[in-house]
Amino acid sequence: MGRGRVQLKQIENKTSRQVTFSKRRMGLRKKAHEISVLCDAQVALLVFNTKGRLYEFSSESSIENVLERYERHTQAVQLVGADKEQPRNWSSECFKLTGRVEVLEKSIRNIAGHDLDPLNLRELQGLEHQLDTALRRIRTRKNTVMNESISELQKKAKALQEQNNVLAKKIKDQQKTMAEPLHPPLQKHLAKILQVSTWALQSNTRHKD
Amino acid sequence: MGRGRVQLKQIENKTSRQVTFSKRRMGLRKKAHEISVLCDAQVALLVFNTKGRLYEFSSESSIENVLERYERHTQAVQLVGADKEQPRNWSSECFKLTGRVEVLEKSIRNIAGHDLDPLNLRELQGLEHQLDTALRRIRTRKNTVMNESISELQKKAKALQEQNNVLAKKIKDQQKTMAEPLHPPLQKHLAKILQVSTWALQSNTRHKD
DNA sequence: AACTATTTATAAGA
DNA sequence: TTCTTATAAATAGTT
Repeated sequence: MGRGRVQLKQIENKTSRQVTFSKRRMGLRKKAHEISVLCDAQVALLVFNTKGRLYEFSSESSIENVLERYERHTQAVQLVGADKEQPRNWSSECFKLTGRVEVLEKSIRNIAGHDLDPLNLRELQGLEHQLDTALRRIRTRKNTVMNESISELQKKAKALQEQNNVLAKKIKDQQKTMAEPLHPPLQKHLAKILQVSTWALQSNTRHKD
Repeated sequence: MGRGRVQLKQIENKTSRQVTFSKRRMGLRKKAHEISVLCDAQVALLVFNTKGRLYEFSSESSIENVLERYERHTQAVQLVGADKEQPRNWSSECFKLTGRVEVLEKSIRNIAGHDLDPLNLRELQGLEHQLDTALRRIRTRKNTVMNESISELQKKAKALQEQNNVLAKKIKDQQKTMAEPLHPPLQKHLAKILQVSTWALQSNTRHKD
């Protein structure tokens, strides 16, 4: 925006860098103010120059208000990353990436059926068709999963049933063994135990009612 | 910077406010990035829209770095030229961002009904429900748009019909004027033209069938 | 989303 | 620095 096109890299000449900084800082500040008024947005802008001097702007009475809101808003996930000896174009890479993230988030919101107002009829129909197809795919997959799950459960049930049969047979065999006559004194003793436990059971049942 | 001068006050129309917000947010972000590169400045920009959605930009690996610096700056007097560079771990920021992009892209693919194999039944049902809701929203919005479009077309058609009536009336008046006797040689000439064009029209019609 | 007529920002010069 | 001015860039309204 001036007499010549400008390369996006640090301005070598110290003086003109200083001048540009001052001018652009004012421009940035003005634009921040404008968007806050025009679009009812809350804005905070922090700028440190090379020497560490701070220039700030806030649409609110205090910039702290906005920063506090940011703290509340952010649920930042801290990831560990250590390397910092990478080339300088990380910066532009990040710039691109944050842009991409924004675009993707917008798509997701659209696909979720939000923020549809800016879309025209053609776009809406495209979205509808896309979702319709997706829904059919998902339902197909869901049915597959459910059928798999059902047949697996049936198999399990069958296995358990077989196991049950085996166990039942074992119990029967044991009972047959126990049905053989006992040594008389032991027989007497067991009869006594049976009598006592029966009495206790009846007593308990009455108590419960 | 546009078709008309703009008053510095909240834009009334909701849609155009949203559009302007989006455009200017991008502009602001770009300028913030530019000043940081051109003038070697550290910038943090926070923007909340009316609904409380956050858009942020930072020249640094993390906006937190700038905010922390701000905290330090407000707490203590800065020594002139004292602090050298902060740990600029751009790459960790890129790492985070690429991770986020991956997650978002995966979500989008899932929502589009692809790569569903790793999802379990519960997740599939959640997805189904989400898409079902979204589809209903989109269809509602589509109907609204279509209805708007229809009524607008009806209005247009009505206006055109009225215009037609006016034109038809004009033609009638002209014909009345032309019905007055012409100069005989001109009359003869026109009759010839009429004959030729009628023949051409019939020929053309036959050709089309 | 693209376009374009304008306004606005600003680079360079004074 | 500040003012001016030519020009690049942003963007409001439109399609």
